Amino acid sequence: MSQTRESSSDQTGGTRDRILITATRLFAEHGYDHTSLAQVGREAHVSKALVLWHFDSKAKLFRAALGRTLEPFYIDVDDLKELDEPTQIERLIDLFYEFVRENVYSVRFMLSLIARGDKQPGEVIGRISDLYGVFRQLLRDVIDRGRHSGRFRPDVRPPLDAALIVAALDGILIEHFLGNQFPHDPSELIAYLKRTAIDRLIA
Amino acid sequence: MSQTRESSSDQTGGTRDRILITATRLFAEHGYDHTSLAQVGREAHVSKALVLWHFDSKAKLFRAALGRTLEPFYIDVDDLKELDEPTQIERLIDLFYEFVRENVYSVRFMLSLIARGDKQPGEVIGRISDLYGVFRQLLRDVIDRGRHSGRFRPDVRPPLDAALIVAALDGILIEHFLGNQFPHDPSELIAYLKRTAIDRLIA
DNA sequence: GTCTATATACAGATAGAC
DNA sequence: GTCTATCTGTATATAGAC
Repeated sequence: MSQTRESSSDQTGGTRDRILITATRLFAEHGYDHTSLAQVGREAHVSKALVLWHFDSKAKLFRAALGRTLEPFYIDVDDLKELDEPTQIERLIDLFYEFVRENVYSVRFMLSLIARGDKQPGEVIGRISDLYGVFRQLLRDVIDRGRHSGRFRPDVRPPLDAALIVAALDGILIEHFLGNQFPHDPSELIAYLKRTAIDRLIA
Repeated sequence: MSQTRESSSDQTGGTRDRILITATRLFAEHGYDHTSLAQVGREAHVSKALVLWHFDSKAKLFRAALGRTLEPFYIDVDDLKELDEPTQIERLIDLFYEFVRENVYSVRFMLSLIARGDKQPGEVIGRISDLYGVFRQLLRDVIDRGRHSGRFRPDVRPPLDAALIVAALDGILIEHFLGNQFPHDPSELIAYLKRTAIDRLIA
């Protein structure tokens, strides 16, 4: 069990937080397997015993780190309501990519979790999957509204179009990680995705 | 140095090949870190010492296994020449997904390598990146020919359209790995991708 | 070529002093 | 809360008999 902390948001003062921040970075940079408790301790300037005293086990430390990682992925839906549907689509695409750009390490981390459909932290995949589900549903709703308002073509298939846009975003992300020696920077591809997606949807 | 074998193609007779086949499967299923030499030896019915005798080190065993893994990704270009451009696009998309379906474990493996932009087997990323480069170039050439032949719209951007199709394919692959509780099986999305891509390209 | 036995290193985790 | 010292398991790799 060990101790509980009521601090929902992290004050960066304490040793525990320093450990957590260090661990988050290391997990993101090197993955679960290649991050040792000794390394976390060393870079947080504590002993590895103290790391375990605070977090009980490596697995729990990992889950705590993941909490910090997933937290900032929050989409302000109300912010969208004012815009017309095509602009909402563009905005959602931008939000996705902003999140990726600002959380490169964490996203890389998530990707590595997805890649090996591993055993132990299976709940993690679920949370990421949920995140994607929410985002895809948001897109789908926008497309659906656009179809009913007549701004989009009547033969669009909201679930499929939404899924395809999300897939393209994911793919752009991968190519980015592949060290893209391919001649386009991601933002150019993103712009092109927006253009083609909306061209296709619009009436 | 140890010994060399002149067998370019693997005869499945020898112990060495049995080890290599077993290792390939295990690396693909569980990744590099979670595959021990003991496990390879056990499942190949030899001692782990023999595994090392044949392959010198785990790293070299891994490289040998990767060779086997990447080998089947070969696209018969001549096969395409007879078809018109839209059909060539569809064929290339199908080829990509066929490869994925028939090499799920290997693809998962590659994805995990991409995810952590790791240090040691850095040459591996390069090979995967090359593979993608070839595929993207193939798509790009087809689109380019379609534009010049007038079958495709004059304002298509071959490099960008090709990159976007590849990205979408990658993304579909990821969603598939995410355990897609989303209501579409990949083949439906693939079909939709083909339809929308060609709709966009065609004059 | 193939084995058993062993060397060596390092991981996660615990005990207990302070 | 934080440390040092240690336990225990398992990994890669080597030595040497057959």
